[in-house]
Amino acid sequence: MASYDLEHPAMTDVELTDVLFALSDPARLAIVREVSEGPLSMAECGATNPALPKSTKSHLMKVLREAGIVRNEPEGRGRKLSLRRDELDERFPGLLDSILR
Amino acid sequence: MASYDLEHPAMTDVELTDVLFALSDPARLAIVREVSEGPLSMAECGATNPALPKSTKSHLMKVLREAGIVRNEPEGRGRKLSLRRDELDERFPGLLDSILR
DNA sequence: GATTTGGTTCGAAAAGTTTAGAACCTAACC
DNA sequence: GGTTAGGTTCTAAACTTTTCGAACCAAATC
Repeated sequence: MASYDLEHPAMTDVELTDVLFALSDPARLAIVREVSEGPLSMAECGATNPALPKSTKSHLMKVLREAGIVRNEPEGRGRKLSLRRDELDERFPGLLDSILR
Repeated sequence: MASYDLEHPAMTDVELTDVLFALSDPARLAIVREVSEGPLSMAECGATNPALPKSTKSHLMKVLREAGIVRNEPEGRGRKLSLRRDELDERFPGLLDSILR
């Protein structure tokens, strides 16, 4: 897969508890920290854990995407990941800052 | 039970992901919101959900306690619950504020 | 147009969490 | 000292989440 669009929730539908849950896993939190430095492809991200099967990584991403935290869009042969930072900051002021600090 | 001491983790041992996990459940988050208004007994707290069996409530509390979020100490016949607010604020500045807001 | 690369989805097994009844414990009150 | 009120712990069943191989898909490259 590469070019179809995946579902992203509207930020107004994102619940605080879903965000907290998504970030409560160390592997997912690590991914978010990486992505917070700037957009990345799947391949670049998680280089910290190279042995991770791609289906597992894809699933971690899905949880983050469904919680409204990351955007995942087609780019060339692959996919670009980015943090939905501004939207999140507006919906949950200060939350991401205090978590990523 | 009423008077023996339960284990509370040292705040330096509390991991961010544990805190996030504990708060990612709506019932637990509701309890924390209540307790954030001031100390409470088990009986007073969760009055919003009176049908909740006491073993279930006790378990929710245990998760919050083990995550370093609430203190649970004997008081008279019952137990007093309180938020470990200052310690949490020091360890994770701004986190509780942004979640409880 | 065949192959390679980068990635998703499906399905099933393993692991972890939640829920609640029953047994139990202790302080307070009579 | 018996009873009651307030809570914890144990245990087992139900449910959710995690993990990962296999199958699949599409864009890019040859």
